[in-house]
Amino acid sequence: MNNFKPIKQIKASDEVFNQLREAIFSGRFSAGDKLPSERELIETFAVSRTVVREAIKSLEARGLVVIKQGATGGAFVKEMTFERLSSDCNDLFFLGKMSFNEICQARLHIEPIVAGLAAKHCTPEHAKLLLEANDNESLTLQYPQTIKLRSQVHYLLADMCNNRFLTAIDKSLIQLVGSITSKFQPDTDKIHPAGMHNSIIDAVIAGDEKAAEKAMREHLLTFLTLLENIEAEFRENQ
Amino acid sequence: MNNFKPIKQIKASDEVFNQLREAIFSGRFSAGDKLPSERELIETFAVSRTVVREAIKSLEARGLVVIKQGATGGAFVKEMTFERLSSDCNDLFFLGKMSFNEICQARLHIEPIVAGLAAKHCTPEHAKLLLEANDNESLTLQYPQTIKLRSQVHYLLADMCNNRFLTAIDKSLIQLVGSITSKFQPDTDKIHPAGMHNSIIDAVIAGDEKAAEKAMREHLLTFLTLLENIEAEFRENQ
DNA sequence: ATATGTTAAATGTATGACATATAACATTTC
DNA sequence: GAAATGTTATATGTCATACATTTAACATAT
Repeated sequence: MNNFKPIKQIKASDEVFNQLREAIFSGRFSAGDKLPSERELIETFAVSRTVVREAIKSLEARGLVVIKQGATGGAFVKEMTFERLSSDCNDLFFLGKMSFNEICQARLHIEPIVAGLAAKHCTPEHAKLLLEANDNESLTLQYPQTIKLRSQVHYLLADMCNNRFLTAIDKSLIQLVGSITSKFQPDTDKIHPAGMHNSIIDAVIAGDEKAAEKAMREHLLTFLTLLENIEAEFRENQ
Repeated sequence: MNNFKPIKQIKASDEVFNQLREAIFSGRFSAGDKLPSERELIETFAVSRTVVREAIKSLEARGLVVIKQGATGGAFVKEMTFERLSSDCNDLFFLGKMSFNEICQARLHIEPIVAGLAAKHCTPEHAKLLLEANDNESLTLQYPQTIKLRSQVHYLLADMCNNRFLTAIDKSLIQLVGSITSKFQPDTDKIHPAGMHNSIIDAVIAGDEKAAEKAMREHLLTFLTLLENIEAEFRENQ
């Protein structure tokens, strides 16, 4: 009969990392707060600077803190945002775990729902923002900016759906499509001219859920199909 | 006229991190491969060991590599899985960035779509698995196991939708609901008796997309509503 | 008052020494 | 010969110290 348990040899740096992470999760440090300086952590945990630094580096890599250098520097707890999901989606895509087609199809399924919900919750302020964004689409700018302008309406709608999970997912997809698209620099005016969102915006502002869904679905069908063709072509020329 | 650009002072460790990450993304190192040892990287990048180690630590924190100690140790490229997304969702929930209600609502919107897609792609093998899982629901087991049994059908459907992004999202939601539910241990037989998925399975096996969507939506409506009430009650008693 | 210099406090990097983990090989012991 | 034990080589893990760099705030000079 053997009641011994295996020794769990966990690395000091991981232990420090875990404790700091728990402290953040428990709310002991919240967004904007500064973690103790390296010097203090060294004393608190009674470990070397190497260990403390590696732990903080890990926190940074996981997106839990940002590190600022200089006199008023330190590790500051970051507001947890959808960017975490977004960056993971990026990783998955670039590691070949998802195809461009799958991302587009997912958008095609999810974004109409989001648009519908946005219509349900549209306030006058929202309407104003949407109309502004729509006007700005016709501005002429440098390349990466154009994509940002033309997708602004999508981001706004994502924010309006009143469900932070769907917001996060939707934004990740929009961002991902954008960042992939920017790789093969298509003529934005050709595949996504200004004003393409008019009917969606009308429906949303009118509060017409079904119409918003339908308008979004149709928009995505034309736009994403075009994009997928360009992407496939681009991929073959590689 | 000022054509100067600000100097981008990027940290050596970040630079090393970026180069290694790109190497992994580009496929120069793929899953299972070992990155060069610290010693080699020091020479390659002409930096100190500190820098190399912090870079690798970051790769580890981002889940891109696992580090093994010992004679045959080193940093090995990890098979990237969708569990990353799940863990992100967990973080978001426990940091208070999403409510239980939002998660349920998201499921309510997404899972019918997934069920519909599953119906479209259902093969005889899938059908077999679904029926098996359905039979197993009536087994009586310990607590955490019961939840697993009763959600097996959902996981299977998630795998059948032929879109790895939706699969990942759906599984994350299912898993999250399960892990939250297990905190307040409700009487599973009461809120989710065996056989609750019959109509969904029928529709999916019949390949009837619309019917599958509808059946799933109805199932979730009754089940999740019950669950949300229990959760709200539980939360008040805290 | 503006520009410039100084200082202090934080993180960033370099280096060398030693600790530990682990697989592979060598040796003993029966 | 085989099983247990010891040895070694090669990784990563930790510690300690020195110095570099960044940055904000303060001090000084012109």
